[in-house]
Amino acid sequence: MALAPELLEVHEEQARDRYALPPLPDAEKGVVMRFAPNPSGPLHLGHARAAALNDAYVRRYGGRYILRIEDTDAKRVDPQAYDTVPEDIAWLECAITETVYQSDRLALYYDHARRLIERGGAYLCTCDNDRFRELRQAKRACPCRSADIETNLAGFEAMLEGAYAEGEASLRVRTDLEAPDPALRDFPAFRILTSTLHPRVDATVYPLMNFSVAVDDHLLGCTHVIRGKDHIANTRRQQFIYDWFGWTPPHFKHYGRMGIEGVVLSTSEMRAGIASGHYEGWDDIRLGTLRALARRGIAPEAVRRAMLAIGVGETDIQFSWENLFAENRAIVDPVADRLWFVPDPVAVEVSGALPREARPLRHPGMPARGTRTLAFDGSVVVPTAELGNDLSMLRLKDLFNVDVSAVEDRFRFAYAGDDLAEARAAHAPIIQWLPLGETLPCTLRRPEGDLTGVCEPAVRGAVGGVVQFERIGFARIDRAGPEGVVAYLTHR
RNA sequence: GCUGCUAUAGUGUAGUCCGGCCAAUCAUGUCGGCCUUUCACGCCGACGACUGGGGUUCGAAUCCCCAUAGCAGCACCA
Repeated sequence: MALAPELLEVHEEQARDRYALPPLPDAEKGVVMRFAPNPSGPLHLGHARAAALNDAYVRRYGGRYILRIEDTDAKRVDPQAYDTVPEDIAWLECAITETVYQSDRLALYYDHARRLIERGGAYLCTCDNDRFRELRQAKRACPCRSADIETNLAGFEAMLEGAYAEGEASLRVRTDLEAPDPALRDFPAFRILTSTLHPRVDATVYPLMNFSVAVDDHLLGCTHVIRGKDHIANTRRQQFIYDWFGWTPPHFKHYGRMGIEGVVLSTSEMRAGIASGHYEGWDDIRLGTLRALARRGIAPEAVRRAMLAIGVGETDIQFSWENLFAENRAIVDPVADRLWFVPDPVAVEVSGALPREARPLRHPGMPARGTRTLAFDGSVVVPTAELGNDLSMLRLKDLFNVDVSAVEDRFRFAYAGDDLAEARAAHAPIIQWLPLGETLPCTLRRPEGDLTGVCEPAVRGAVGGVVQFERIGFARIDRAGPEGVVAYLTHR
């Protein structure tokens, strides 16, 4: 035990290098953080960054991790997302301690609106939108701004009771008309929405994001907020609300924008692509949703590690699949059984060899995991792409060497000994193969297109798991039915 | 346009606050080699960056100014 601390420290140091995040201020006694998605569809890699970063800090400092469903805009609520979002967050293995729905809290927001009005921090505005915009641009107050508290209180109640139609009135926060950023000047806190019904509540007046977020972050006791920098203007707006109420705001951190090569991260674009049939669904492997990653066989841990490696930098970044794949490969390589898949197979007769069994290892690094048995009895299938006119010898992996000859366009193999060294000396490719009679039809689906072929029967036992198709890449076995196997390429 | 933020290799990232120990870290990638009955894993090596220009200083990736580029916001969305 006397020697251990040093070693531990070294290990910790090394581990910290790539995944460690900068320390948070005032966090030593624990933190309360939240992940607050809009329930508009399944979660994607962009959400995963926010979810994983907050999760990592809560794990590090201890405390509470709130999943807050921000469903105050009925137009942007997809009822299915009430299920998919928690499912996705559970898949990501984030340590959520409680879940709240903003649509459950409307009374709370109304109550705080009244209190804000009483403090002179908000007023009911019935100005035309364009008109208000002009005034705001000119740093001038709109006529509604000068109404007294009683009038505003009454106006807000009237708004709640349905005296105004959608768009006719809003409650605005009194900020600073001289604010250099026009976005900060008297922004709206509540609006009326009657054209779209909310799937969970019967209401016509809804808080806007800046109001509900500030109230909730305070009421729920959030100590630190980590979100994308698209919220930086919102943070400034929310500061006005904290000031009006005399609340201490949480610590904010805004990370940079993240793009992902070759993928749309916009929920609405994905939805449109699915509707048009371009994508098969939310788990189409060309998508950046967590469901798509799961279907491909990416481990949640890999996603979290990749996000931690990126960190909380404010620089805009282009996320690369290579980095995610590398994280995943490290996780999956030690556990994935090695199995054979022969793409675009061609049957070849082998002359001069007696029937025998090949017993390839399930994992070359762990012989204890055992072998599978493939019974050679005269003919094999091999990948067509391996055969060529200039090829004279190859080795059927874990079986024996063969001489290759071609008559017309038909290839023939002739037994050429068992000696592995000979094959190496001849630079013979060592390839996967299958007995002609022991194959299962198999489709390997890839973002760039499907690969069809056959795989060994043992693949049936790996449904739902990730295997490595030797010399092809890692793949998740999606299903195995009478019609054959469907697998998804995870990555090479 | 206005308001603000950011700028390190193909990608991500450390270093920037408190200038010298940075001829710049780590990972990934690519290439080469070794190992290996996989083109996986592992090991070794190579490649590859401080956006540009000024300034301050004995000394700048680090501080200042300008330029350029990118991004965000300027919604009764989140």
